[in-house]
Amino acid sequence: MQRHTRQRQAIQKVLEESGRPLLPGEVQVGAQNQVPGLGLATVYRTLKTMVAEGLAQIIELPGEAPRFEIHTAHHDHFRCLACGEIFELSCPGVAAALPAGFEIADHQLVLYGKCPECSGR
Amino acid sequence: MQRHTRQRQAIQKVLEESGRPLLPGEVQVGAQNQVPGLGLATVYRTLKTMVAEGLAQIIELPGEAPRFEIHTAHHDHFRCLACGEIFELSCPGVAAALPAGFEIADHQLVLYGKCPECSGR
DNA sequence: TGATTATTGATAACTGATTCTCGTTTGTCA
DNA sequence: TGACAAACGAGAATCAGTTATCAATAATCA
Repeated sequence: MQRHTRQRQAIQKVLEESGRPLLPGEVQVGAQNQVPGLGLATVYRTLKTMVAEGLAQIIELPGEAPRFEIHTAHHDHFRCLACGEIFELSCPGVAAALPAGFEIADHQLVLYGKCPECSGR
Repeated sequence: MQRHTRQRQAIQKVLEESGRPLLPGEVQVGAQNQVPGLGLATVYRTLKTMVAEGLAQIIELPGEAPRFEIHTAHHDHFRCLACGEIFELSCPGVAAALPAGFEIADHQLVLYGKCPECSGR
């Protein structure tokens, strides 16, 4: 059975309060405010469980390690080239919806689906 | 000085003829048609040199190892969820420009630039 | 052609991320 | 409270990708 531990609570809280996708190491640091000494293995274990439960989701940015965030509707991301921070963008009309002050220097769009050969059948 | 070797020629040719971003392992297999026994270290070394020279560029898709292709204008990518193949998309009006037969199931867009805090100064 | 030295191939080593192992701790339920 | 097993922490092990090492090869130039 599933147990209710301080560690899991702390990890979940960090994800909920950050509002952006976090690296496992960031989750660990954040959760250690509440549970000093919390181990990285526990972070990985808990994140994995949360993803399996549909509570969290994995966000993979090109060329970076996977990040984790609370599962929500699909949205895209903005990464600041200066400070490295990741921001969330609401999905439709991305560029138009970009809050004032953000400057776009580059983008990466990857579409996933089926190519003609694979969708044909 | 830079020397003109069969290995480098073969690697460059594979990239030029593939028309899509290749993994180092794929480059090796392709180039071995012309230079049997070509080593993976040579592939990495050569790719690195080509990127430094601006001849090639690195393409990173979320959650995957870096791929390499001949340096061209910016374009986006389409990855087939069935066969795993990566296709190139001309940049503007991506969805509209999507060739017939491609079915989009998901997408990932990452914008890069400066956040308000960093662009302000 | 011969000397020089960049380049190569094979493989060991490294790297960063992630998972496993195992002895210890601690929820949970009777 | 006490027994039991889930969860934990620390660190070793693993894994894929990449880089370093070094002796052998081969491109280049006198």
